[in-house]
Order: sequence, then C-alpha cells, then structure tokens
Amino acid sequence: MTSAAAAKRRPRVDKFEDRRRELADAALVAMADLGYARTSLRTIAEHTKFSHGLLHYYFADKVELITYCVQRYKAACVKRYESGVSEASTPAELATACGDGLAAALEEAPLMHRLWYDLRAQSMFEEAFRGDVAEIDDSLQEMIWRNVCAYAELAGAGPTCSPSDAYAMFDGLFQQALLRHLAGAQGALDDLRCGARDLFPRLVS
Amino acid sequence: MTSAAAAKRRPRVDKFEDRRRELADAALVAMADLGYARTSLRTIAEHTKFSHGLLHYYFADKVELITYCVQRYKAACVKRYESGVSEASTPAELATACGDGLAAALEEAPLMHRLWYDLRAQSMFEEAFRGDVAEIDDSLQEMIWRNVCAYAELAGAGPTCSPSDAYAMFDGLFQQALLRHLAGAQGALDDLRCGARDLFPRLVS
DNA sequence: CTTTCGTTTGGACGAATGTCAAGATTTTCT
DNA sequence: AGAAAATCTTGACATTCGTCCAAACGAAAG
Repeated sequence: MTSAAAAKRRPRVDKFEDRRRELADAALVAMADLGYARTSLRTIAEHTKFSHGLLHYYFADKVELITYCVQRYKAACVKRYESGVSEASTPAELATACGDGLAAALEEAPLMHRLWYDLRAQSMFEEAFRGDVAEIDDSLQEMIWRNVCAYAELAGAGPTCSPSDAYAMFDGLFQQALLRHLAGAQGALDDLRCGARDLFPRLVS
Repeated sequence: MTSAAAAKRRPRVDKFEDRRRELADAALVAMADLGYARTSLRTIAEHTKFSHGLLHYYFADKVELITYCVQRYKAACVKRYESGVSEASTPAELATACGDGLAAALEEAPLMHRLWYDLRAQSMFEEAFRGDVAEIDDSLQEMIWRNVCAYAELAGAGPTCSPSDAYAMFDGLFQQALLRHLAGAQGALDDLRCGARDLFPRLVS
C-alpha cells in the first residue's frame, strides 16, 4: 500500500483520485515553468491552495507524483490526437493540414512541449519514468503513422518506411522547431509547417 | 575577474587552463553517468583526485563550470566530425557509410549522447547554456549537410530540403534509436543504420 | 634556507530539499 | 448532536546543495 489513504471507504464519487489529478495538474504547470530538475515539492504546492505536506498524503514520494504526472500528460495527449486524421480529399490538403496542426500545437503550448522533451530526456536516466515515457512515444508514433498511411492512400501509394522512422523524423522536425522558437527565432513555426508538409511525399512510394 | 587565479603570472605552459580542462572532463564523465540534474559539485570532485573546494578555485560557480563543459564537448564533436565526408564513389556507398557511422557513434558512446540530449533539453530552461548548445547544434547540422550535399552530387542531383530540416530528421532518427538502445531494444542500432541510409534518397531531387 | 606565490585541503555556513509525524480541521456516518 | 474517518496544516528531521574561507601545502625565486 503506497498511500496512506488508499484503504479508505470508497465514497460515491472518488474524491481521492480527483485531488490527485488536481495536484498533478499543478505539478505539470510548475514543471512547465521551471523544468523537472528545478521543481521542488514546495514549489508545486505553491501552485495549489494547499500546503506542501499534503503532497505526501496523496503520493508516496516524488517519483510517484512525477510518474502520475507523466501518465496524466499522456492522457491529455491521446485525447487530443484521438480525433484522428483530418478529413482531407487530396494528399496535398492532408499534408498541409498536418503541418499546420503541428505548428499550431507548438505555438499554442510551447512550454508543455518543452516539458515533454525534458521528461523524455530524464527517462534516459531515471528508469522509473521509462515505461510511461515510452508509452507516450508509442501513442504519438501511432498518431503520426495514421496520418502517413492516410496520405499514402490518398496518393494511391504506400509508405516506404517504418512507423518508428516516420515518427522519428516528424519528431526531429518538431523538436528542432521548438528549440528555435524558444530561442526567439521568428521563422521557426513556418519552417515547421513547411518541413512537415514536405515530409509526407518523402515517405511514400 | 571571474576567477581568483586569473591574474597569476603566466607560466611557460598554461597549467591553469590544463587543470580546467581536466576538471571539466571529469565533470563530463560524472554527468554522463548521472545526468545534469543529479550531478553535484561534490560528485564531480569524486571523479578527480582533488577535493570539492578546488572547483571554486578554477570556476566561479556551477554555471561557469557546466558552460565550460559544454564548450569542451563541442570541441570534441567538431574535431571528431571535421574529418569530413567519407570517400565513397557511389551514392549507395556514402549512404551506407553514413548510416554505419551514426550507428557506430551511438554504440560507442551512448552515455555521452544521452548527456548531449539532456543538456540540450536543459538549455531550453537555462538561458546560460542556450548559446553554446545552439552552436553545437549548428556544427552538427553542418556535418549532416556536408554528407547530404555529397550524396546529392554523387547521385547527380540536388538537395530538396533545407540544411536545418535535414539535420532535424537525422537527429530525430538518432535520438529515437538512442532511447530504444538505452531501453534495451536489440534492433535499435540496425534500425538506425537502415533508417539513416534510406533517408538520403528522400532528401535529393 | 627562507620567502613568496600559486595551489589545494577540509571544514563551515545558510539555504533548500524530500520525508515524516503529530495535531488541527473538515467531512461523513450513525 | 456526537463519534469516527478523512483531509489538511504545521513544524521538524536529516541530508545535500552551492559557496566561501582560513589554513596548510609545494615548488620556484631570492
């Protein structure tokens, strides 16, 4: 039993899980600001209306909290992208829509994506995060692959690379655009738009 | 004057810079093990024959030390890749050689590359690192671009994307392969080999 | 040998961290 | 309302961190 309150009588609505989600969301906001390394439990608590001691009532230790945050971030990601491929009638339309979508996602929440790359880097050192991070990577890969397959079908062709390679290339474009965007480069968003759009025809027969 | 000893009489050989290099190299080894976040000055000192106090004799503070480390890492990178494009007579040869080279680099020093991605992620939060990290990224981009141009020339064609996009895609493949390699995936190295090799024809006319 | 200056040590400091527990407060149930 | 359980606060703890400093060391110059 990792948490002291895990054995409580179940109320009608699971208030316990709600509070965990609330605290995890505050932790995500704090980490998006400062990064994983510089975010302490007290800093996280300052983003809530509660005191720092409460965090250990809902989470056994810091690793469990961060792990829960990563899972929650994943839930938001898959929910966002499960809407599926945009309804496009031509390959060019789909490629443009996808490039626009990626650029919009970057522009809309650059700090959240910055946190994602931070956590993914941390997962290379902290084995506890590795599983959840890999799952998020897989779901993103599936999202990319659905778009690549849809593009290929519209173009009357087939993919010429593995799902993993396709995701790696799109992710590389996105990460590089994020780096430049955060550094203040003006053309970063447009470069991502065009780079992603032009990547589709490179990946089909 | 950032360092107390910067005003010392210059000896014949600059022993001061040598010691800085020695300490920075030890810091790189320590960070490759633990990652930037978990590496303290005392941990770094344990990787040397000196005590922890010495670090503040050669470096004003931790940021100056890490910055010096990043610059030193960069020096090693450009030295490694300045050897230039491999002498290949056919496009396929060059692509295969480049894929093999990337896979070999990953297999040879995965922890050092892990540190690189860690530091690059940190540079998104710590502005002090941003400049040096961007310079390393630029030099890596140039290295990739030389190979892409050489491939295009051998194939009697021209590149169909920007240097930045080409680097982003190769870097994405490399980073994804590193993640899987560290997670214990067996096919990661081979996938990188093939993924990089097959990327070349996608980037030329 | 003595002095001098660059080098190195080891300990100390204040601040910050993760963790924990005892008590206060609020909610829920009878 | 009163009792019991769940929730929350507060303060403390042992570490660890970056930083600083007085003293000791060592080699070269006088």
